Amino acid sequence: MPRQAAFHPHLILDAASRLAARDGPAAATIARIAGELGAPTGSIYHRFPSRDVLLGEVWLGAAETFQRDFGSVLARDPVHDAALAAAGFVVERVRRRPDEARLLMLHRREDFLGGEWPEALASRAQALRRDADEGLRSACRRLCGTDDAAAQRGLRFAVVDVPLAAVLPHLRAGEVPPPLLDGLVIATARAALATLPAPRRRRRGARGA
Amino acid sequence: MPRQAAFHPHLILDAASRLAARDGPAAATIARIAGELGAPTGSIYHRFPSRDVLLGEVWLGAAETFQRDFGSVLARDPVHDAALAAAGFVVERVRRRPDEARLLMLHRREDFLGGEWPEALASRAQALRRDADEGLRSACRRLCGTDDAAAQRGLRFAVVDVPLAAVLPHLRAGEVPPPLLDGLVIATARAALATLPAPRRRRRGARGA
DNA sequence: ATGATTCTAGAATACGCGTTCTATTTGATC
DNA sequence: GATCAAATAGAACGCGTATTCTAGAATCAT
Repeated sequence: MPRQAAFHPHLILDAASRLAARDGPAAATIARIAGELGAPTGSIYHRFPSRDVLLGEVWLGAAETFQRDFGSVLARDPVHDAALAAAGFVVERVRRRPDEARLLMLHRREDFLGGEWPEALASRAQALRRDADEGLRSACRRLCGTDDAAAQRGLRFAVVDVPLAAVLPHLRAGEVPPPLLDGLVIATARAALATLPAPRRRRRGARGA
Repeated sequence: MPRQAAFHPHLILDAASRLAARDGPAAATIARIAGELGAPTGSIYHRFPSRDVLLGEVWLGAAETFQRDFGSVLARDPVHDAALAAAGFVVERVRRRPDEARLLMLHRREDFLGGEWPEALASRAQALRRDADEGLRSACRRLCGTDDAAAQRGLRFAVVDVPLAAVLPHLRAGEVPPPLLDGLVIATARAALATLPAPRRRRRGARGA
């Protein structure tokens, strides 16, 4: 092998993540990422074919990690408890990993990538979408007996939109979400779930994990 | 008077609003705004001292209009009904004025202005902030008998964050919020309000408008 | 008609960006 | 030690941006 690499892709991704989490993805320019590492701009391009791929990987990495953990909560039994736990999970996650949360919740995918997914990441992005979609559909079927659009929308509102809404102002202000929020989110999520159609009431714990 | 103006400030603001609502504030460049009007870029600078002031005025105008209407709903009596109406107002407002909604809800103030408020707009921005803050505090005192941080946070969650969360996915997709959403928002807002401290229960309609 | 004034018109400037290009250095292998 | 592939190093390029500058056109008061 010819020469040891001074700037591992991992370091570059870290620097880009840090900048994007602190000042937004637009602030993660090639020049600034390189500056953060003390590297010349050219070195970045030895590791990543373009800024789109680099920032796409930053977003995708964070999103995959979050989705894995969120999905595993939502997959639990019984599903009604799982949904409430998933809503609560979002709030707690923001406390535990504020950087990840700022990346994913304060900005949109388009802020990282401009246009379409680059070839290299397209299949990972598709798998992530499918994973998230299937996790929600599955919970929806278990909870309502159907995964029609209205039921999915309601469930998504309860487990994603509501906790997100609760957490956003604090994320923007750079604060830790206050303890008050957990009860608020659980109560509202429960109310949202109550509006969903429940097919046949099943006995509590009948299929408990 | 020397020469009639071909490009009134009003036309320029309209073009900028249209671009910002459709493609985001970053897409509202001076060149594109001028192009939309068939004007040279220089003419924009006869009306507005900088892009920051122009886009700031776009945001501020939309925000002031929204706040005026939202505030008047929240100011009604009895306050509990007013809060629920305010939550519902947000959803309906998105249907009635999708462009305004996209400006205010899909983007942040910083996406319009980069840094600080320009001198020319600072006092309007401050008045808007105070107006919004005082509207919420007032409703909070009427509802809970206190405007401490926790009560304010809960009320804000019910009347702002929850409807915003419900509406955001549809705004992003460029769809009209479905009718399903109104019930969902009212139900969850009611649940959020129920978690707030209620000082002494007052008789219904005791101070009705 | 003349002239002052305020606009349009659009080229010119300076800057930051992503990206590419041309060295130059490094270190394992022959 | 010579060789060579893979890395660093950083200047250079093309582009789009906000902004400024210079010129010309229009309109009202005189």
